[in-house]
Amino acid sequence: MVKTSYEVKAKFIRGFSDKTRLQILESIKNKEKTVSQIVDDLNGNQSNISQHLACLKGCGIIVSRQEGKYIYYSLRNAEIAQLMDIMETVFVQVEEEVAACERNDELDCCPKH
Amino acid sequence: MVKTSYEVKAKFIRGFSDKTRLQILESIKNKEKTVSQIVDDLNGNQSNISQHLACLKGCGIIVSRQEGKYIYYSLRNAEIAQLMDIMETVFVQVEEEVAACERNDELDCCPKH
DNA sequence: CTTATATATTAACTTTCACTAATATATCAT
DNA sequence: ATGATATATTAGTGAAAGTTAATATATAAG
Repeated sequence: MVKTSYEVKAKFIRGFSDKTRLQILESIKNKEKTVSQIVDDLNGNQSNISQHLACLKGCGIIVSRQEGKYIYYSLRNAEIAQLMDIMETVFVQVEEEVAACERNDELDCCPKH
Repeated sequence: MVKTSYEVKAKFIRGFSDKTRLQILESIKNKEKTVSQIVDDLNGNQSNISQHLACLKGCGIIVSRQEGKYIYYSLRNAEIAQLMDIMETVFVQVEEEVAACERNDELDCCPKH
């Protein structure tokens, strides 16, 4: 079965849509790290982190390289870091807009959900 | 229970991580549309589209306004459109990189997943 | 060669999500 | 008021995704 472009793109973005994966990405954003360093950073569990790393790698967001018994993970390229920055900026902006709306009953921008 | 910032951010991004929602966003990117216009555009079903619209609205990605019996949906602001553009750019770039890797066994950038 | 360490994988379980069908609500036209 | 149209909501179902615990694999160190 052939995947539509939208499906593949959705899968790529889904890589960014989990709190643990966001933390992993933040953790390796500026410097490659080994799995155990990441596990320590996030105070997470090894199996769980490994699986999220596999997910991120499968989405094309991160890459890995082996050095002896260690495996270093890093962002695939600089554009991923840029995308993360922009996501953050837009997200914060939306948060502020929504918060502002909560004091204004006339606007319809704060659905329960 | 208090949500961490990462959880909220993950939820925001999850808005973009579904093929139907990506299509909806593309459909209203340049011009607000009513639900039925979107349903026609995507050849989708009304209930399904309505639910995805509620999701996008709940994520803060789109807003709505009512005009008679019609409800128009549009992107929350211009920055969302920008973010969409950048996601697309980075996605295409990753796709190309990964495709290129498939011809190079030495690189570890094409996990099955 | 044996043990320890680093990482990946598997299996079981639970939760979340997307889809459909049916029904409800609201507005418009007659 | 009645019927038609536009949209939302609810309930049910199946599939996907996240978590944990246990196990497997690979490399390094003694």
